Amino acid sequence: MSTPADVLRSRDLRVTAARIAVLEVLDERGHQTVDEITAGVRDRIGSVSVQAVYHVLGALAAAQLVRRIEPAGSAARYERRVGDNHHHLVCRSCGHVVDVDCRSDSRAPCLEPADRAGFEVEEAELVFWGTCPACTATTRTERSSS
Amino acid sequence: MSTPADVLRSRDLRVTAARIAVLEVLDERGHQTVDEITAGVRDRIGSVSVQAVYHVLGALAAAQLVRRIEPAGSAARYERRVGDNHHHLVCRSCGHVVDVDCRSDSRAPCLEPADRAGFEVEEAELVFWGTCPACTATTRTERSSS
DNA sequence: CTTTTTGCAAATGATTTGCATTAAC
DNA sequence: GTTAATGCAAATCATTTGCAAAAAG
Repeated sequence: MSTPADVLRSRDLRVTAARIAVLEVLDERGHQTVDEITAGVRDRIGSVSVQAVYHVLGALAAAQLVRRIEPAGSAARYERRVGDNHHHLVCRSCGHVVDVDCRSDSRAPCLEPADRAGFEVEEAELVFWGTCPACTATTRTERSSS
Repeated sequence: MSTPADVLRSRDLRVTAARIAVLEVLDERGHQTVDEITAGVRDRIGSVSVQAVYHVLGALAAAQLVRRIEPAGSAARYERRVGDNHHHLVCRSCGHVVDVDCRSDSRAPCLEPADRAGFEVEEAELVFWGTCPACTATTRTERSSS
């Protein structure tokens, strides 16, 4: 298997404690915000500046090792799963994100624009907006107790 | 047909010069940023504060009269086409957005998550990322002249 | 005349940048 | 030893908010 250090070397990126820690944190859990990642990195290597985490994430994203997802409105989140065209369910209320695979097992028929208008299309991103179970429960409770 | 004023009245929104102007600007062209909309409104009614435009757009969006789209990274854009499940091609280089309809004429088969993970799904948003014709041309020119 | 909208200014919050220090190669 | 990564502080940018003045119903 490939350790975070191996992964970094394979992309000609310098191996630093911060980078290893960020990769480990994202291996453990996906869809994390910069603050969450920073907290996780601090648990591992003692301390990092938030700016360093931004730098690391920028470098890893440029090397295609992580993917940045930006649920409109809320802060950006990062994940390791990359290039496997999975999609996301995003909660409008709390920003919680979960992975979801496309229903069509083979090539998704509509992940191909009807008219590409001259664009060179690189990627299709599909986001399902809704309310997560926890927020649905909270809303119900509030309604019934009012 | 329904004028912007009629549209506002039909939603019990007060009819103001700023709101009419914003609707007109967005009828003329879609996918505009707040700055672009502000410029268009100023052309019509002389002057508005940017904050007023934010307020207006917020009110119109709450009334479902406009839709806010947020191509990750760049500033939000607004459009009038709403609830017709069309999608967007977004240029990674210049942020240019164009509308695109889904290839499937009927209900799009994959605009339905394989596993909704308990979410109450309200909306599916599909974004195609790529490079627009203009930016493709620029890149080619730069390459050949270097 | 009452309520909502507008304008102004200041606040916020995520992200970026410049520069000196430190660590990786 | 060179080059690139980190830490710190300050800057930036889109967006939001509080409050008084103006306009809509």
